[in-house]
Amino acid sequence: MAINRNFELLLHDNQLKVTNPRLSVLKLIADQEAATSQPMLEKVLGKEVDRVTLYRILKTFEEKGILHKIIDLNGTANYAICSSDCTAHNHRDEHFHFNCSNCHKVYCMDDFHLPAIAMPPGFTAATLSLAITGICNHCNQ
Amino acid sequence: MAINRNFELLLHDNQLKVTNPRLSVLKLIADQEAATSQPMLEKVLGKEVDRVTLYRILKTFEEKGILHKIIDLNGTANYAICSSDCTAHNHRDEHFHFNCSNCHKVYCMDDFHLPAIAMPPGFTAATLSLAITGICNHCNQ
DNA sequence: TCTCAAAATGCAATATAATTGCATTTACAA
DNA sequence: TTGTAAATGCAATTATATTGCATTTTGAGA
Repeated sequence: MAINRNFELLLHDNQLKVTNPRLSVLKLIADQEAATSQPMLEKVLGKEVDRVTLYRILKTFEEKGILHKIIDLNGTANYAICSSDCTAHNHRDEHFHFNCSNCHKVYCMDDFHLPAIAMPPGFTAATLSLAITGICNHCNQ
Repeated sequence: MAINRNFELLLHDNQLKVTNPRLSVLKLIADQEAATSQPMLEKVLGKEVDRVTLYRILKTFEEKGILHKIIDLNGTANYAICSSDCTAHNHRDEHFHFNCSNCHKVYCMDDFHLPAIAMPPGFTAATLSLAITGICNHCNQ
């Protein structure tokens, strides 16, 4: 399967071994239009991947810059595939996230960039994260 | 004490009874320059206020629009006194929050307002929340 | 293809955090 | 002063996250 090959390459590139649990996690997250919540991952993968393994996979993926962890406004962790310019040492996360208050999905709005914000004196900004709540395009129609 | 009188009025105005645990929570949060994290509240109030009571107080305060709950980028809940134009039915929260990556404090930047953001088609925004990580003015010097 | 060490997994146990139920206490209106 | 609804605090439960370790698996090298 072509898409699996890509995941294998992705794992290889990050010095990670190719295992079924890891492929399952990547496949599931990549299939979603929105970021996938940790509870959802647990629920869907519950049968085939151990809870603890899932925690560890998400942790290493995040450390390697493969996945992107987004804490939504309820404090729930959500994961999305990092855009290609993310690496372990340089997370690009200046775009914003949209939390649908109806279906609770988290959308990464990669294409929309944030305007510059003036900081108060003494404060230096490193990363920006804009979360917007509202109704998504599916729930709106 | 003048400041306690204000808290009593605040509670009265919201049809809440004046109790020691509630006053302790309000006092502690009002004393902080930054928003106060739930773990910190637990730690400081642990002796005088039961854990469960603290949960319930924070919940009702948030529902009444007295406190403002901010989930930081680690998923930890932080609480700040709402500005006066917050009510139970109309939370004003268009300002942004600054997470210091050194001392982990969360600052509410009430005075800085967000520029308008254009939404993709089909998405309707209800609330905005901009979180910025960086170094705060205290840790910078 | 086979071998083997390092890596990854899965289970059990533990730790931490949040929620629920209920009996007791307290605030405050009448 | 009294009665009642609200609030508290304890115990028990549930949910969530972490740690330790034995077993399995991957994949580089023989």
